[in-house]
Amino acid sequence: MVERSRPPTINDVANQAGVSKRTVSRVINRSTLVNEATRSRVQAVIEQLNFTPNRQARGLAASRSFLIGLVYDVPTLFINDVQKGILSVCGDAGYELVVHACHIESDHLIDDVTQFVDRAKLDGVIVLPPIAEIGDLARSLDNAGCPFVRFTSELGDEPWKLVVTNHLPAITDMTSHLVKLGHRKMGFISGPRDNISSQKRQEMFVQALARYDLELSRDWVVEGAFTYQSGVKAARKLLSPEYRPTAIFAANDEMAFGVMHVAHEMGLKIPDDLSLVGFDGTPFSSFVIPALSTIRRQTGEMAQLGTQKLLALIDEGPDAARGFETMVSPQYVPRASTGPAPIAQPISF
Amino acid sequence: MVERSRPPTINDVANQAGVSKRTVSRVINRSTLVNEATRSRVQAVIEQLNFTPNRQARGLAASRSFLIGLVYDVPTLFINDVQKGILSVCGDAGYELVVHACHIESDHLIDDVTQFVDRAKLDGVIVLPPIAEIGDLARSLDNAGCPFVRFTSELGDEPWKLVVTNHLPAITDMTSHLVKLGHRKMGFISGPRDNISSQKRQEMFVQALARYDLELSRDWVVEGAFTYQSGVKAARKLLSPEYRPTAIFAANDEMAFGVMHVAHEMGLKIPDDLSLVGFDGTPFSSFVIPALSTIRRQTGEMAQLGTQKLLALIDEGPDAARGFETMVSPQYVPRASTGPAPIAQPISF
DNA sequence: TTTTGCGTTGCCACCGGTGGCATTATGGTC
DNA sequence: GACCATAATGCCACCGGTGGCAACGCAAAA
Repeated sequence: MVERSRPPTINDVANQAGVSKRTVSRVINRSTLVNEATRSRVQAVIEQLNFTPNRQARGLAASRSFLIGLVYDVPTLFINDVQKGILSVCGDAGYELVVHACHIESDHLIDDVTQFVDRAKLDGVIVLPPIAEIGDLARSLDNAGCPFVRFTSELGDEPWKLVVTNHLPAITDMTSHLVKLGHRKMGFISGPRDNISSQKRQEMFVQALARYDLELSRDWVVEGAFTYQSGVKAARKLLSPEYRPTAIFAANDEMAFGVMHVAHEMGLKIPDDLSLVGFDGTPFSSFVIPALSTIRRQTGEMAQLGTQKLLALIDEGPDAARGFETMVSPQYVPRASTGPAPIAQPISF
Repeated sequence: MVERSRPPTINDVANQAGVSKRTVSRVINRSTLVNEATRSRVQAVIEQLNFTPNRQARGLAASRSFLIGLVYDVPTLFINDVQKGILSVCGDAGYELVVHACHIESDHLIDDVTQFVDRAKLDGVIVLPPIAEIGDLARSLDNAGCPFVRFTSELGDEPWKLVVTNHLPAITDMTSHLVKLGHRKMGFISGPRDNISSQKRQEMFVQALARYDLELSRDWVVEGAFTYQSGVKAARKLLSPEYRPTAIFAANDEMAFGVMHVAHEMGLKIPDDLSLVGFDGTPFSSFVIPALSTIRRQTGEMAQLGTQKLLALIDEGPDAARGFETMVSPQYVPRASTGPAPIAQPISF
């Protein structure tokens, strides 16, 4: 048989199968209005010709693109895991993933995103933190009638569709672990003040400590910026010799690495003199010496869940969103950086 | 003025401007066959209506999608930087980026990629290593008439379009540095045997050593797999106490981290007892203690260059490819993990 | 004046599907 | 047998652009 250079169209299939293109279209779209015999005949021709519907034509006619978008800000490994999770779901469903990086500080962020959706004619979008936490963006997308899913740790009062990370269990586990190791004086290095994920982590930490009648002293909460350097800076503040915590919880791994650096500089041994916990479960956290205790997010699962929900939104319309929200819970991974609290503490207050 | 809910079409513009849609189409596509007066009138209407051409319709009619693809295998930070670079170029040009992860060991890799191109109706593809090094894939894409660009370190004899990483200068710098520090006995931890980038790094290392009449002893070349664990394994082989190199060059940072782990275990101080160099310039390389000397790839530039070339291929046809090849050179970044060779060596041979 | 040529513009078919509706086939009911 | 509901299929316009070609206006050439 002669392979033609142009890919087969719905007309080729229709002719070959002796039906109209409309019927072929129905087969493609799994319409129930097709006789089983016809369907299988058409299906056979489709496979024989190796026909795939032209997504542009389809999109044009049906106002769909079979494209979903991913909007993110900071390029981290987190994005990679998310992408992987999304792709695993949307590949099966015949969707492709279009990515878009933007800057959260940008004044035109919302325009930027809505234009992206518009120009690419996306069927739906997934928005990652911290952009996901911008309420106005969610509202804009909603007004534009664009299906979307946000990944965040904030369960706001808005009726938006989101996948929520529930920090409490993992942070509770972590806190219990530290308390059982004898720690009473703990510090926290946060992310940027307005970062909701960071706020949540702190809040949950406070809650967890409260179960043991412990408090998170204001003096031991230092603001960071999720970067290594900010971790270094925060650690210098936190680790003043005369008055310091015996354990530090950093709102992400990278800042924890900064703490390790400072501890090393100051001759503090981890975990002997200082216990340390990060957040994210980056691959590197298991490479450092000592290996960093951390809280690992279920990024892949989260991405898959979110994508499934998005596809449901697209297919079944906004009703599929009613009251929908999905929870994922990260996991505490204790490693070598957490150990018994030092017996002799610098100064007891 | 009343905002209509459906976005404006070329017809709206044509009516409002009092010209035919064909003329509007010409304006959109920057055809030279339009009178300047007409052009500006149409342009004004376009802006007034905030009209953007429907990419699906455009694609359908002109057999273009304004979509380019990115095909990769391992999700690493490298991908993030690449994506960022690509996006910065193709955003301006009105292209969107569709990503596709696949598995290099897969039997259907080639089908997988060509189907991706086909289904998404991509205008072009960028292929990253190690997949980029599969000659058959390049041939398939070429046969299918799909514009593409590969990122690789191999300048093969095939006439394919690629962006080449020239490892020589950076590796020469690195080698000179080590030699000047007094190192004579150096080890190399490679990537997987069939990985061309790794082969190139080794080859260049050998060449650089040859300038100083030094050789890379077979005994001190160990195969790794670009993973932390494989770095650990390789280091154990390489660091046998009685007979070991004074410096190790690992084909990527992650394996170098493995070496650090083993050195620490064995009580070897870096850089006092052992100098260490990685490759990639991952962010973590500057976080570890001591900071890892490494070779930083110009990932962003590479991605931008490659994208520009791809767009040229798409616009100007395959002729733009004639003899085209683009070089980028990574850079050696000396840091704390490289120091003077130890004076007293275990055993001199 | 007619012809020629070029710059500019418009008409219409077409890209490859889908939606709405008409049409035909089928089977059950009275 | 006539009637009707329902299942199955086909026809044709249409989605929003682009390509090919004809047509038009106008100036230079004949």
